[in-house]
Amino acid sequence: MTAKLSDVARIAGVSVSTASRALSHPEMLRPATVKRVRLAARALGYAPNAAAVALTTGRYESLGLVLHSLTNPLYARFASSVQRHAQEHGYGLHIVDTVGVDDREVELCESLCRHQTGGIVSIASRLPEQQLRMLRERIPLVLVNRHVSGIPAVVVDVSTGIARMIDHLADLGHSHIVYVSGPIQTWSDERRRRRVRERIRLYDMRMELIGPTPPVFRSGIVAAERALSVGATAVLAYNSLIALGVMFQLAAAGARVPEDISVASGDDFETLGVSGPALTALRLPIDDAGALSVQLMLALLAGEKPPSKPLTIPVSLVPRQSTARAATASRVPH
Amino acid sequence: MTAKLSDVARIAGVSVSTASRALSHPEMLRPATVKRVRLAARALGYAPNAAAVALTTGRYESLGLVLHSLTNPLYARFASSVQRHAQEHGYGLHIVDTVGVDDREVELCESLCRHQTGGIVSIASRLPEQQLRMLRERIPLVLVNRHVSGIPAVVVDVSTGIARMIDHLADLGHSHIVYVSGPIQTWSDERRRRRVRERIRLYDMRMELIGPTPPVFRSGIVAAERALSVGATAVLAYNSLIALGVMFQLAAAGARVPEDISVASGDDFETLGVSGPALTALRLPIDDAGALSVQLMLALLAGEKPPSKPLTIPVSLVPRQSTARAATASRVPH
DNA sequence: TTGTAGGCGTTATCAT
DNA sequence: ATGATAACGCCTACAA
Repeated sequence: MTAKLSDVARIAGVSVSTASRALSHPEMLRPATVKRVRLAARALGYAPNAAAVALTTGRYESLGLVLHSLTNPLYARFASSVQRHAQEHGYGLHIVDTVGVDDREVELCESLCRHQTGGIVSIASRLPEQQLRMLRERIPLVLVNRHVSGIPAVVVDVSTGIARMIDHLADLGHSHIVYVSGPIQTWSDERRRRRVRERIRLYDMRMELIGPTPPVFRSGIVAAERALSVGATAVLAYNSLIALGVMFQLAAAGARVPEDISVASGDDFETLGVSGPALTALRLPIDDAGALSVQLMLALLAGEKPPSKPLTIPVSLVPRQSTARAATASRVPH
Repeated sequence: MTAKLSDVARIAGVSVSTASRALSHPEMLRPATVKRVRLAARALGYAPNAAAVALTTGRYESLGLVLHSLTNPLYARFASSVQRHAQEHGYGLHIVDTVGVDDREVELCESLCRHQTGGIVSIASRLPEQQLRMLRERIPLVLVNRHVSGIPAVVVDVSTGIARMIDHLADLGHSHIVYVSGPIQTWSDERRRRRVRERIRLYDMRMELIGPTPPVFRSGIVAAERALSVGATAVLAYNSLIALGVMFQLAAAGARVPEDISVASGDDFETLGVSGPALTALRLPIDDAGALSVQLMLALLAGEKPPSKPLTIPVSLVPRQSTARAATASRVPH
């Protein structure tokens, strides 16, 4: 068995309470005592029993993260970031993958609650507001890319980024684009679409909407074919994987990027810019989002009042070589 | 606050012990009593306090998963699978992302140990055997894609798959290939390389080794350029993302697949086969690997003797259109 | 079949 | 500054 506090106390020749204090409130003790206890602890390889700590303090040293699928690179990155930052603050992370099934989401949150979890971070939740509010009653909750008034939230402002992207395309004279929307009907997806439509109208562009689609290479292939067949001059893809699929299919069909058609991506993950067809893309500071979510959660746990407005993380447009002035006539290569 | 067992007992008009038994050992009680307790529990929304349970039983209802990076699609998928299967058995999952830093791996395992974790599943660990053995002393451990004698393990037999892949290429008359090895120096990576070299020698092929490389699109681009410049007739890529990069760059350079050059992938994740450049690939039953790991871990926790041999999961070769008979002369398109 | 009581490892409230 | 002791919520001999 592993050493317990009483062992440490015995070795150090003090009582358990002193040992406990030496480890968590050293300032209350004489330095010499603290040192003795620490030494003993190290010697025995003592590590506090998390269950016991949780039981007495009522505080858990771990957070829960709920997401739709680790298969989506965006969520995977977010998870990785949250994990790292939680770790840095001494928290473990319980990850839960709903596999895109909303019903599971409820039940899994429940399960997280009754497990050893101090709070839940939920990204792109599709649960109805009511349900989220109820959850919030029972456990500290931070929403990411979803906003429900009264619940602390972090939002990566992709929709503004997308708007910028359309401005960018408009500036370049594009008037007919294909937009590949992404995987699922989430709050942020809705928001994005609305923004896109609004922007399209503003510039009096024509748009073909493709989606919802899984965020995979293949969706890009389909989108490229569509773009070529309808003669669009630009394709705007939800994520890198789709954008790469678009690029691929365009190359295969003999269309040149950006001379014949422009391509842009809604995220910048697969090292798009590094080589070859450097892709114009949105840079999403996912790592910041993770850090901020954790920070917000820790503040909640510390009893602080959360900001009433969602914390917004700006997204920047990185123009590269895949977008250029629209060809005068939209031409379909043969 | 949430209801506790004593509340349930009071409402049901029984003692705590009876309540406890009603919930965990119903067969010991009169059915009527069980029913009364269950009713009370439901009414109060009772859920056992995990910390208390862990403290008394010494058993934790959660597992730990250690991996290098959730950014790698393979690990992300594995994590997702383990999560799901653990969940199904009532276990939560603590995921830890070492970000590829081995030192963190040690320290993170430590942290998992002292956290609320019943056992650790570790995929592609790069820790020295000695360290893994020590870890195994302290906590139930299942290794995935790594084998250390005496520690239960699950191995996805990619190296045999790769060997098959080379057989396949040899059958098609290829004698000069580029092999993109993958991200990091892991046990399974070593194993794969050895297998590749052995096979290459067997067929008296020529091989250009590229790697280690990050498993991203860009690595594929580099590999394709290399293949074209050295006049190889086939490229074998560690994973789909790399393979897609290869396909892309080949298309951009005007090389036809498979007429001019063949391409194959070591995994089958980005829905390669569905469309366009249907890629010859290895099918890795990652979900099975996750299921098996969890199963093995549960067996360990139940005190069963683990099999001394690693459980091997076979990998199958899915031939599609990206591989074909080698061009008689390796030709460099201009 | 059911109730009583002790203990799991830690923290925190009292005294001293 | 330090030591005894009572929780925390649950499980499980042991008794009845």
